[in-house]
Formats: sequence, structure tokens, C-alpha cells
Amino acid sequence: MLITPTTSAIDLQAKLFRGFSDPSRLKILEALRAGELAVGNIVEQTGLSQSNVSNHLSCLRDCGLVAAEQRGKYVVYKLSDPRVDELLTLAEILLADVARGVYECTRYDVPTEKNNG
Amino acid sequence: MLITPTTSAIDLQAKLFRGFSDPSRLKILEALRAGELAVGNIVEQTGLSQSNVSNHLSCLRDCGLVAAEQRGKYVVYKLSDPRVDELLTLAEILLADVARGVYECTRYDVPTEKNNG
DNA sequence: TCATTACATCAGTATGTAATGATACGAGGA
DNA sequence: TCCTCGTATCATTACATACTGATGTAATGA
Repeated sequence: MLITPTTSAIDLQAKLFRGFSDPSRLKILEALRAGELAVGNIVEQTGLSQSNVSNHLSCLRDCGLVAAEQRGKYVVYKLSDPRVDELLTLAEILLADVARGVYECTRYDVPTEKNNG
Repeated sequence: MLITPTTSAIDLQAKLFRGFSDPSRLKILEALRAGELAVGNIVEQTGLSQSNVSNHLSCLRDCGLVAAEQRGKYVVYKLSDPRVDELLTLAEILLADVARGVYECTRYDVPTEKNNG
């Protein structure tokens, strides 16, 4: 999606949610819910490669979900807003009820995700 | 992402958010916030093709965000849970504050989204 | 200055996914 | 039964994206 001055609210909202829509990024966000962390710490806690973490952090910054601050030779990341945490909490609650169905509907190995998965 | 019996909570959460992470699906969800709709009505309101809408509805069903019911020759869709609506509302509020920055950081046409956009 | 550490970015590859147009399916009605 | 309408699915194409490994860059200290 190319973001331009005419980009609609819908596109922005999609961009926001895209930040949440990848397991690696969710791991990073989960790590940051406990407090701010330098990139190296995130690498340790998530088990992802440094380069991969850095790419995802770049994405999360673009989505406005995290904020970065250079501190000496470290770059420290944190959630940009308490509502990011709220959104994750609400999603967890929703999952507990709704996505039980998601799980049950797909627990049998599906050959592919078709399109649109 | 292949969903299997060992799929973790993180993967499920990512799957849930993936439902929200596309402008076409958000248009569909927005339409459904006002009440249940048959597929044809969704096609009208969103301006998307019938086939495209059907694909996205299939995705939204998989994500557990909407529920379908056959009614005569129509299939009527609705949000599966009031918290789907809540999540959208919370995202809107978050956007109003946080994503102003998203917009300002990317309002200049960027040549590409690099990776991970 | 050079070396080291911490992080970001690049190039390349494999996979995922959105969209389209064509086709199949399923429910009613004539 | 045949036809039509409403919806789902298929095949294809173009594009987006996650990941890896290599390289670039900025801050620190010797």
C-alpha cells in the first residue's frame, strides 16, 4: 500500500492492524508490554535474528505502534501508547471466546490457506 | 501461516488481526457494523467485485470475525461478536492520536514500502 | 585512528496474498 | 426439468512480505 496525502482512514486503519498481524511482531510487542527494551534484548527474548527484529521494528515504527529512543549506543524501544496494550488485551479476550472457533475450524491440517488466509 | 493443532496463541492472535489488516476487509466490516447484510448488499456498499467480496468473507469467517447464515437464497453475514465492533472503535481512537504520526511520517510519496511496510 | 559493539539496511529468495474472470454449486420459481 | 439468481470456488497473475546473510553506519572506548 502506497501511503499518500489522499490515503483514507480505512487504509491507515489497515496499516495499523498490519502491525499486529504477524507472529514475530506480536512476540516483539509482547516483550515490550513488560517495559522498554533495547534491540539486543528483544532479539534474546524472541529468538528471532537481529536483522529480522530490526526489520519488524521498522515496520512497527511505521505503523505507529512503538517508539524508539537512542540511548548511548543502544536504541531503546517501547510501546508508543497505552492503548496499544489495551488493544492487545481486548484481542486476547476476544480470542478467548471467538477464536476458539477459529482454532476448532482449522485444527485439522489444511493443505493450503487458499488465498486470503 | 499454516494453522495446525500445535498452533500457538500468538499465531492465533496474528490470524485474528490479519482479518483487520486489509482495506477491503475493513470496508466489509464497516458495512457490517450497521447490521447484517447479504453478500450482494456488501458488494454494492463496498464497490468490490462479487468474487473478491466472497473471498474476503471467507477469510473473515476463518478469522472468526463474522458469522454467516443461509436465509433462503441469500447468505446473510454479521459481526460474530460485539467485541469486534469494540476493537474497531478502539483502533479508531488509537489512530486519531497515534496514527497522526503515521500519516505525517509517510505523507510524502515513498518510492516503495521497503520491506515489511 | 582503529577496533568493537549495537543497530540498520541491502540484495536475494521463497512464500503469501489480493484481485480478476471464468466456472461451479445450490436454492427457488416457472 | 430447466432457468435464473445469489454465492462460492478455481486458475491465473501481479504484487507484497518475511526471512537470511552480508554489508553499512553510528556510538564508544583503547
